[in-house]
Amino acid sequence: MTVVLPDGSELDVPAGATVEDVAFEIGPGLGRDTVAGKIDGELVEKQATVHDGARIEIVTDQSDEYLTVLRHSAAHVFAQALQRLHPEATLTIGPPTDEGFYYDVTGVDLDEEDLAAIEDEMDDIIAADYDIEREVRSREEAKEIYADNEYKRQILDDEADEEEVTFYVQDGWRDLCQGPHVESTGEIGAVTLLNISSSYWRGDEDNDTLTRVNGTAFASEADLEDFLERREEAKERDHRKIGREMDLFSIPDHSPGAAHYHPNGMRIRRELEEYIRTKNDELGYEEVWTPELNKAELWKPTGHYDAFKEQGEMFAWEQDETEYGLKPMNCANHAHIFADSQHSYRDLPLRFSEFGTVYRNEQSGELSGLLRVRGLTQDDGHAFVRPDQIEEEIRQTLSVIEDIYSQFGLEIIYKLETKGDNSVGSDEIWEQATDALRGALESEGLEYDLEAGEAAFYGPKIGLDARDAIGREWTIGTVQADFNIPQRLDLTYVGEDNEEHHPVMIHRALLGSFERFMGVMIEHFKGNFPLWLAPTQVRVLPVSDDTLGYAHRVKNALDDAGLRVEVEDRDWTVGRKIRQAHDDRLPYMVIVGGDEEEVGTVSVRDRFENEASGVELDAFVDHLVDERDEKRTEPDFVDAE
RNA sequence: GCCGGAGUAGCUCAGCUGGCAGAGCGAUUCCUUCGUAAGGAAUAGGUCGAGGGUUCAAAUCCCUCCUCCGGCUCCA
Repeated sequence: MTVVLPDGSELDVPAGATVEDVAFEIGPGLGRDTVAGKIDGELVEKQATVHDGARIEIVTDQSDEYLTVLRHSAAHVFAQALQRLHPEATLTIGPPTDEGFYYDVTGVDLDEEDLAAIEDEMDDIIAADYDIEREVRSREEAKEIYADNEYKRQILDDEADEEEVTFYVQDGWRDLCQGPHVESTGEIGAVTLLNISSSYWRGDEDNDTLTRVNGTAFASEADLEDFLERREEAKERDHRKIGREMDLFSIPDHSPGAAHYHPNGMRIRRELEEYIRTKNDELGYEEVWTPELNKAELWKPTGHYDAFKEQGEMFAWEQDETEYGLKPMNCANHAHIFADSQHSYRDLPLRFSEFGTVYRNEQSGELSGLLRVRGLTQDDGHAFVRPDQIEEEIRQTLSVIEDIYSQFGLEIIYKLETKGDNSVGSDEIWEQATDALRGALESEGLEYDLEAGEAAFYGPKIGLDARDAIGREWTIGTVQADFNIPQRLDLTYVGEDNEEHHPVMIHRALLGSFERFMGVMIEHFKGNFPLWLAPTQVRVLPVSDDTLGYAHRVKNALDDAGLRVEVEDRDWTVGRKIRQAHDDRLPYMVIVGGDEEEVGTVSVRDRFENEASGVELDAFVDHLVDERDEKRTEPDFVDAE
């Protein structure tokens, strides 16, 4: 039979050949170095047999995947160390992850002090350099081994069609495992345990609660140190830290999950709002406003009541014998505006936008700075379209969102999320809606991840995710196709055929919410906002109080151009004023002293420490206006000089 | 909501084997009027997250709650 190698070439191998056999066919050196392999992209142990036509990659200690293999072995070392110290611990699963590994265990209470002892034990196991050996046993034998471990038995039951299963054994300790692993524990150069948390068996909160220990491992101590250093550096990007330093926002203890925008933060938000207004205008949206407070009955026919209230995610209460609630989404109100008048097919698409403030009772453990809050304002919008307009509407929206994100230089992960368990509407409708989203993604040439079962309750969703400083993904923009709510509310337009038809609702948010987007922006720019977004764009620093008057005249000239400018009038040395302006992340500072006042010029310094002296004020103002209006990302006046 | 960690001055943090609440930065006042990343001095500033308990005595030990951080689940 034939297998395909990464370079596209084909290799004939005997039937029943393993990955390792393939490696030896390629060359004896490679054969000896083989740690594991990939069959059709999936990481497998080197003993795995290949099938005809398989795409084969050989994993050695030089491969990117080697770290994954190493970390899987580190998870085993952790589990062995844990059971040496706590024989009562029951093991469940312990896979490698992108950043390291975890092991979910139960039957043992752990806190951080235990971790240090376990790490010491792990170091001993690594130092002993035990061989890691593969062991094949029958499924029945395995079930006997795990007579008192229901979790491992469940895993074995999932493999019901397999006669034999594999264990990996080191120093007489064994774990049910498909591999692959490194040859011996000594190959793990450096390991550390990072935290303890709880998790759910098979990720389902209805199942048992387990204890998860997260850790990571590297081939060398130096690599681990780099990793820990990068983590420390990421903290410097944290929007909560920068938000405090720049006085952008606060989330006081009395308002969990509800951000208070300070003047500096509100300056940024206003710029974002105005930017989105122009985009909504371009897309043909009419701005509306709808109330936060409504009777709960508003959300019963749409399905929101069931989806949010029943999950405890909606703020609702009884008042004067009537149930009221705060809106968790804007769709129902927008649908009401649509329903309030008659529409002809000629009127469609009809588009409403709103900076709609919604409230959701997110679980307390989920709140995270501006990235996950309970009160948020979405740059929401709903387009009511005819079936023949769906795909074009989605494509056009996606195209604008792409423009916006590239404006900011944001890297985006596209996701297509499909029908989940608690959805409303028929499968046919969902398929139609999902096809429309997929078609738009593909016609825009966008790569996306398919996330099955993750959609909104009323329709499938394209999610646009950004990463935060520590690598977590957060959905910002979204485009959703909804055939359900228009039917449920009996929204209609009169067609060319003089019959009533249901429109389709396209739900979309370009930035997502101002809260989350601001959080992402702060971390993306590390607080060094482009001129157009910077809370203060220019600070004028008089060399001494003697030039305070001239400093104010310079400020007035910048004010007149609509720039956000302030004068540093504190009784400080110039060096101190410059230091402070850098700490405050000012894009530009202007330094004026007797020399400048005499000839009517200024000295300019930007956040990169670039300097220009003898600058004509008009030229500087003209440049700033252009830089702002073109939304350029970095200050470039001094470069341009 | 669950597991682990944390909450002391505006900020960052020390003190926590129980015995008079501390530092640096910032703020205020005074001196200094300064040319490209911190001038000097003095002063003010705290219900030690909240409530309860143990004790002669609690920031420190115990309990309950609140909030935050990391992870799980969930999501814009």
